[in-house]
Amino acid sequence: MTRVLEDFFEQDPVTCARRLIGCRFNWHGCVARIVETEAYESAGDPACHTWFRPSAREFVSRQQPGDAYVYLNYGVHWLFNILVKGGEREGFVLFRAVEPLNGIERMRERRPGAKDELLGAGPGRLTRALGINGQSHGASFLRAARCGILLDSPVEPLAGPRIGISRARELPWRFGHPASHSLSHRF
DNA sequence: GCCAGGATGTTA
DNA sequence: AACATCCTGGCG
Repeated sequence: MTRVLEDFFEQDPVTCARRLIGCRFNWHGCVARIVETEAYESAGDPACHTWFRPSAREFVSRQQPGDAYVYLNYGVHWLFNILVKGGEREGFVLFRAVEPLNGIERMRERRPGAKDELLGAGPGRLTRALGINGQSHGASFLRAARCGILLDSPVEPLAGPRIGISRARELPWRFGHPASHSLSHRF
């Protein structure tokens, strides 16, 4: 088990999104298995924020690979992405679902009433469970003492169309762990 | 299944 | 000012 460092996110977004399935995500001591991701590309992908938000294009050009891109969706839910840049293609990986491994008590406290299987079963649910919010936007967290990603054995993921978007629905850039019971939607 | 809630970046 | 949005929980 090796720690994922910045150069991991110099691969293209689809490669990163696939490879992160099954890996462990450590966020301030809470550890969770990544079971669902999506890839977004800054060039030619109408679903990516860079398509219609100058601030997102600015983020891609100014920030470093591996930096957190966190934004508020529908005025309610924080969504956690990681910047991918430096390779053939640039963009983001959206974290869509995780399964708790360590610190499940803290996640339960942050999501009162939620069943354990659903604690991190969605992009808004996982940020709530882990306590991620806009304060982490732009943060470089990969080398932090109590944060980071551990590269576990590769998993052959499920793949399908992305969720909740209105454009570029045909691209199969959503990936899921085949054995997980905490996916946000069926594949 | 449907729908409100709610903040933000962006355009008109 | 008004619009669309990488969602969720509650109620039917």
